[in-house]
Amino acid sequence: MYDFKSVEAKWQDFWEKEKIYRFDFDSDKPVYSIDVPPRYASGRLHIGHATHYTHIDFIARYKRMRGYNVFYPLCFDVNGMPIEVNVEKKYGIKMRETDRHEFIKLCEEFANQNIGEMIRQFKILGEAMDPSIYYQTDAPYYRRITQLSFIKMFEKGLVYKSKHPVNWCPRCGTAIADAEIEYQKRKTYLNYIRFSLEDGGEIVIATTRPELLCTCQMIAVHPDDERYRDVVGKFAIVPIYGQKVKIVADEKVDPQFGTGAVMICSVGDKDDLEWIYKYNLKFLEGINDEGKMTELAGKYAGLPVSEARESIVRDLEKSGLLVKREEIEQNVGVCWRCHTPIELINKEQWFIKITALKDEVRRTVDEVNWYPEWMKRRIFDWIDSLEWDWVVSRQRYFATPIPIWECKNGHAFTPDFETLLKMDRHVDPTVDPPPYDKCPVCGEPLKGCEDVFDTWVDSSISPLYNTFWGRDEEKFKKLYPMSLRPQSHDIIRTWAFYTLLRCKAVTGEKPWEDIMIDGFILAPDGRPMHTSWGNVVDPLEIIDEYGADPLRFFAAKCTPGEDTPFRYKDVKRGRKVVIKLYNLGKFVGNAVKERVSRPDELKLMDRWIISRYSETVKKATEFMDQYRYDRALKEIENFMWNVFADHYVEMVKHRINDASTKYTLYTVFLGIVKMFAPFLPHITEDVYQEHFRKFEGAKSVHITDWPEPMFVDEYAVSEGEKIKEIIAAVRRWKNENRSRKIERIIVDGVEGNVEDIEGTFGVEVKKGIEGDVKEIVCGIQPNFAVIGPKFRERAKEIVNYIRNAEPAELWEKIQKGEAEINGIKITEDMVKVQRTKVYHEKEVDVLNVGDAIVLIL
RNA sequence: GGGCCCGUGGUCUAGUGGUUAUGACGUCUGCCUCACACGCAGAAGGUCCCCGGUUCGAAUCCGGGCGGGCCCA
Repeated sequence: MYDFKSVEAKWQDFWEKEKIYRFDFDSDKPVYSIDVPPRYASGRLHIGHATHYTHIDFIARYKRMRGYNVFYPLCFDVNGMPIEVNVEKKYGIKMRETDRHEFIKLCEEFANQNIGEMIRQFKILGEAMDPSIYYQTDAPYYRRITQLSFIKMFEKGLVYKSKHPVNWCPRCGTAIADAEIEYQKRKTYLNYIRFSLEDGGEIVIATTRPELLCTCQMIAVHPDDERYRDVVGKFAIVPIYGQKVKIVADEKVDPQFGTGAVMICSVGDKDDLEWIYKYNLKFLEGINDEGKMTELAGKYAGLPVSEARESIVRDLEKSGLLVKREEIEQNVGVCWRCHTPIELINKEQWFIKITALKDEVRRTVDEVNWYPEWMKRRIFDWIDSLEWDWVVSRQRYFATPIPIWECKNGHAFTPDFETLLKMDRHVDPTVDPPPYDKCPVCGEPLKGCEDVFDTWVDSSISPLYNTFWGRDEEKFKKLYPMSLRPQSHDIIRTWAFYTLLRCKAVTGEKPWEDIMIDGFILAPDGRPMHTSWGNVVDPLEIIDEYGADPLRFFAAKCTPGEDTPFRYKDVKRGRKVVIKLYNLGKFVGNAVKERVSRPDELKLMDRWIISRYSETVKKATEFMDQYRYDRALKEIENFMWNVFADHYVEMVKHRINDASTKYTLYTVFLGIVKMFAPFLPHITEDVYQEHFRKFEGAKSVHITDWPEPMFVDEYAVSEGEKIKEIIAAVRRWKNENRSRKIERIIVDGVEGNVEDIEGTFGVEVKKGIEGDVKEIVCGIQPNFAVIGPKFRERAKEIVNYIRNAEPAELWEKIQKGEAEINGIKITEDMVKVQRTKVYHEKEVDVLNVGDAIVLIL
């Protein structure tokens, strides 16, 4: 019995000890390099990670077997807020109240503990990453490359500092990128507020943000809105604050929403921002960076937004200015990390010009092969929708410092590219001295930047880090662009986009040849996994119960790019496949105990299975080259089980000592094991070590070559298929007639050698029936593929005629050339004929197998 | 509201302009056949979401609708 626990652990240790997975810098083999997603070091792997890395692993192992020198780094992403938040929680401290560098140290420690555990988990999943090309994004050697690549862009004038509205998380106290905003449906109130008009009368506006009345600068209505025809151009008085604001007509107003009159503030949301630019309004800051009202809010100054809102509504109500409140559902932009609603705040931030690079990135996208192809649409849509530049500064601690020093007049300097290149670490402007004693422009002292980079700035240079950009020109030339970026679809607009942008800007070339986009793993119920829904699947529990190979089998059943619910039945099926391979190994090992060589003549059924095998190898290879591991596995699995095991093995058991049999069993099964190796690395290694290594030599199946098709013998395929079917039919017959004994079999319509029929059933088989046999046509069907294109709209009458005719009669007419309908002659190629043969002796059983006939006596 | 993806037997799923739709799980029936009962051989089970259109022919292509998911506003 196959004991997966001990076997999997045994080979995992073996691979590690023997250093099976190594990139060889000195090799002449073609390089296949993978820009592996550095795993975020916040905790253990979940089933989505496990599946996603397994998909990458299929490709890495396959390419290795195809003769590539595979660059498949083990790597971790360590920077950023989630780790900061975890550290705050773990030690009960607050980042801003802790010494910067002490806090960073705690973050590093926390991350490194997690990394140890995650490496162990990659190992028990059977992932073949190469620990000799390891990196983590918080290491000084990595941060230095982040900074160097930033300096390159700085030098090109692609970096600027500006006061500009940014998405701001008041809780985290930092700017965040558009891509970091999540949208949540929340209940809120739509408040109807009465504004009096300057020259009498009133207008009721509807707003979800009454606390922003203090920054209200305008009221807008739709130009076609009859209700407001008379007030456009007039002025209204803002309640409480008393400022006079103009009423304008604007197409963007939705007359259906609220009263059809809205107030324009600075800055409630992006729409407000548009209007501010359009009407040239001022940036009034009603909310500060802690999420509290500013002095502009008068008596509400200092209150958090939500409290100010309630308070102002009460006051409006008291003074009769609140008409009503309606509960509505609203999509609120919240911080992806802490789910606090984000505010737009005008702040000094560092930006990278991305809007200026849109066209260039677009072209670069097109130079990369996208798998699946349609994912390209998503990045194009994203690029087209970009309106703002990329805010790269974050007011946090645990990330790469922005390598900039500034004087009070705003002259900014980075270290010299060449100087930083010679260092073995990054620079930290909060510690390191400035690159110049004083500002080279105005002579003022220089102060180091305290902001750090958005973590996408780190991760979007992974191809530059991996390929030794800036450090080793020769290696860079060999490795850049990388062969493959594997990643999931949720971060197309971030990781894929920023990487394309940065790498293109820095090197002038695309970062990779191919990109493979993966889907998500959903819970078994088809919904996303949530701890609170209780539908989370833990990969470690699956491995414990079924083993890593069956989990990997599930992974292989996912259609690339599609979201896939986790399916226990695929894991269970995987376990069966593993056991099937183990048992086939026992059978083949038992049959082949000595080295085999190819005999001069291969028997018919051996040529048949080798032909079928060759077809399988060809298809599987093509699918793997298209990153369709799911379809490749399907081919391999079907061949292994439904062709090789169920038919071939059964029909050669009687000639197990034959040289042709041994050679074929050995060769085909070895090929099967090799093709399964990327998917099921443990069982295939076990079978290989047990039954093949002594003959093959290579110390692991994972460093052997992927099989090549051998030959396809058309005659063997057609005759072999017939014989296979006959044997299957007789086996079926035996199953249903257990008490009967077969004495003799007569077959007709078979050309090939029938020795395997004889051998399988241990009886004499005679070819050809003498005497009373009659062939009859028992069915005749129209062949649409011929009739359709030839007769077009007249096809229907022909089809009807053929269908309604008596088969045997029609066939006779066709033979004589007499079959016709409405002047159209029906020929042989227009029909598909089913024949049967009838044997007139009653005491024998007759089986019809395709065109062949089998008599059992 | 926009883009993309999906909608196939009880469940999940592959695929596809040629009419007889793949496989798994589950169910049922035989069989412990000398690699495997985690097996072998069978069986039942489907308006391929709906409505139009293109076509000789659509589950497949096009349009619209409905439902679900992801991403974005």
